Amino acid sequence: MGSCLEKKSTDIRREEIIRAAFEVLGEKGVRGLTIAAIAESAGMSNANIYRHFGGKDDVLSALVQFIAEEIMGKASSIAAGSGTPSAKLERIFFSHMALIGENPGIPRLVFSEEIHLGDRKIADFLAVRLGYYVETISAVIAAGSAEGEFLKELSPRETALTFLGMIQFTALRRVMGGASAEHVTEAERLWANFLRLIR
Amino acid sequence: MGSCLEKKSTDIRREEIIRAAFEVLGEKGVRGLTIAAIAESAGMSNANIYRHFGGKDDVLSALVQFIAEEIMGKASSIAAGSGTPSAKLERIFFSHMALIGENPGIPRLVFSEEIHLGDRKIADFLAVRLGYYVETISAVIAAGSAEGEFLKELSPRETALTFLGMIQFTALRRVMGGASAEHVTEAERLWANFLRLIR
DNA sequence: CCATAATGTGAATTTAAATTCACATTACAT
DNA sequence: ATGTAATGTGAATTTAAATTCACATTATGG
Repeated sequence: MGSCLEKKSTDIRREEIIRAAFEVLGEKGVRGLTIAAIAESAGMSNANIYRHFGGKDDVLSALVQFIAEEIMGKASSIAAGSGTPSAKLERIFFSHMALIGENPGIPRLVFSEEIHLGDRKIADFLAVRLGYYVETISAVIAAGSAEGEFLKELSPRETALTFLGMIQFTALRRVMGGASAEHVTEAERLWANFLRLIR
Repeated sequence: MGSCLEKKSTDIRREEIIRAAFEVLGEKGVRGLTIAAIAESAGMSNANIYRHFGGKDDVLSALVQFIAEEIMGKASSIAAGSGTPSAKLERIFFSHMALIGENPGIPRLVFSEEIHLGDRKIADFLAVRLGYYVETISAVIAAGSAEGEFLKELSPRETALTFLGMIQFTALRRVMGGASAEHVTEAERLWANFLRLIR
């Protein structure tokens, strides 16, 4: 028997597999992100994954690129768009927080040993992307400082790292089950406090 | 053959095994923290681990307690000691940063799925401990605020979360290989900036 | 139409890690 | 002294996951 699934081009299958992997990541975390789980979520056989990807590393690589494009790209577009620096920073903050609220698997993957200790290329790609992200936020903060919206004395880079740390730490506490308050409420409080700190 | 290793009491062996596990964690991360690696580092057979622990979860549990006692306890003792709130916060910051610099495996373990998705008891224990940690730092910040050393308007809890996020994010970037600057220099810059923000 | 390359599958195979087992040694209580 | 419970080991066994394989189906260019 070899006929349960419609045949589709590898382009389409790759896309489906990545989306399925993304699903699994959200539901079962990095640890549950197995070939079998991805195949099940995509509604196909294990072996078929290997028709369209070289192996698990290859799937992981594509997943990471997908996340980087779909997600990290959003901050860049907000930063490049119109609005005051503080409005931009606020939008970046809440969109990132919302993302984490919906899919804590993303930061888990980004900061997992699966990535760092796995394929070097993937780790490097992510490190570079994260570097861009930090720079993007630094630039927004520097602009706010220059326009007098934020404190003149703050150093953009370190403030950006603090900003991202705040988001990251929330994500991690959330996954740990140690975040008692509502995720959204927590985000609002953190933002209000951060805004007070920087201006 | 059953005679390569001196016999010792289980109390001593448990201690040795935990220290060995701690070593492995530092060198190979959570992923490399296998029974075989621990046994090798402790200079004993795999099977002997099972003489002194119920299984890997049991080892992990003891390791987490060890870390919580040895490490997280330090912040508490600094907080409880003498000095101004800002001096205390500074000491906590740099001791935590130094710790991470020497053993990035610690935050890796604390925030790993190995812990969160493994034995529920371990995850809960850690969540509770982390909660205490947040409270300890909140209290120092609140004291600083009250004494006029820090801004009156900042909310202690959210500022504490931001403080810890800054540390955590540094640790994660470091493990990713994306932290370009020297670890110590980075810590000093972050601290200088944070201090500017809160007062 | 039809050859064939691409797509798809269930059933091995491989690999790595946790765990158990059967047996060897030794501390130590009596 | 001695027997027995605790400690120690190498060699299975188990388990779970990635990967490969032999064979089935089907789209498609000619």
